[in-house]
Amino acid sequence: MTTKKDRTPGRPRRFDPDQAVATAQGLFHAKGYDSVSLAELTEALRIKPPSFYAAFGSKHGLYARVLDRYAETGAIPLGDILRDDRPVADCLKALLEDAARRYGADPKTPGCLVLEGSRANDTDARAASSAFQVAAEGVIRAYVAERFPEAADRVTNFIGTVMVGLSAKARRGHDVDRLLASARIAGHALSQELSR
Amino acid sequence: MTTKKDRTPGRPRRFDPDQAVATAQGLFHAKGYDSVSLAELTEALRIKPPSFYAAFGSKHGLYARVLDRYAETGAIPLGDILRDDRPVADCLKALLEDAARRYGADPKTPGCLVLEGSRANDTDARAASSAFQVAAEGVIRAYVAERFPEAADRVTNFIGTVMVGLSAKARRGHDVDRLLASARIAGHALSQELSR
DNA sequence: GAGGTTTTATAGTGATGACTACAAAAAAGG
DNA sequence: CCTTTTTTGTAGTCATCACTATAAAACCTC
Repeated sequence: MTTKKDRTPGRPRRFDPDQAVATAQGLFHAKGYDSVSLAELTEALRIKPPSFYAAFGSKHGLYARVLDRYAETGAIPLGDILRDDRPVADCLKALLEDAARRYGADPKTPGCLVLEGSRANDTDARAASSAFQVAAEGVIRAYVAERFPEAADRVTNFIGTVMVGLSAKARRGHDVDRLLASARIAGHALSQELSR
Repeated sequence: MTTKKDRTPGRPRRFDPDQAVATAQGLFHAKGYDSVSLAELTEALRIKPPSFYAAFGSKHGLYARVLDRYAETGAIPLGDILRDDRPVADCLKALLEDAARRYGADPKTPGCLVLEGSRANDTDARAASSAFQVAAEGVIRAYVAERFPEAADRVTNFIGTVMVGLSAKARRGHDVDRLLASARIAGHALSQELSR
């Protein structure tokens, strides 16, 4: 049903904006927001700057769409991992291990797009990425707080710290095995922290 | 003895290069290599670009001197912390806690200059910083390997992961208390990992 | 004070960053 | 066919980046 052949007046687009967002996601994930230039983007998308700006408004506009797409397709499915019918510590360990696997899965796009974007030099890109990061940490904190309200803050901070570290190490070329080993060691600490 | 009044021919310098390196260290640490422009540097140092290039050769040249200075004045004193007369796990915990305290000590210069520099967009700055990071991890690995050869690699990777995470969280504005809390949770995992 | 040496300030360089004015091209409706 | 609407490609804009050519200024030795 969602074919692009609607009956709209005007010259038709010669490219698919959704496909362009997917391509841009690969670039931003591989090189980071700052290191992807507009010239590089327009070349990869096979379009000229005016077409780019007509479709996305700005580099930030495209990045915002990339973040949305990442949240749907590439990010960690927190809702599936943080389960109410299993021990909290087990789920948090699963979270860290999922992160390790995801961050090291594709050497072309290592780490987490959101966490790395939160450290961009560009102020707007950093703010946009940080919003997703804050939201994710909020979900984790709420999940822990349900059964361990006293420990929720420090456990969430610890998880966030380890995940940022895993993403950074993935970017330095660490493979899944090494990331998983660190994730599991961190997991041991969680058992201890959440055992009354 | 090291006054700057040597009997050398030529017009005398109107600024102290060592003091300039110290000032630049503050700037690089506060904003990151990429975000400090030459215009900003020359303004902060109260010198013009030609004086800058005569003294340091390039922005990279100054950054190299800043890294050397940081290793001497601001970095974690690994030699003092990793002691042979105390349990390895205790010393590694002390290392993480020292990192937490250092990274959060001054809100103007949060995190670790070396670890953050290793994630710069500029290739040369990244390489120069990474050399220090690799060297530091080598010291840690050798220290652990002396008494726990089998665990040295994964423990060192874990420590490195947590330290990068602590530095990143410091940059996001986390205070010393929160950093210390995460460092201590990580420390629990180390006890477990190094208890035969 | 003349000649040699080094640092200084003025005023640039070329490359690259994100972004845009403009008019031709390609579709629809009348 | 003519008008309207939207996208396209050409060819720029201006700001900022790290860096530099040049010559005057400030010190030394002789």
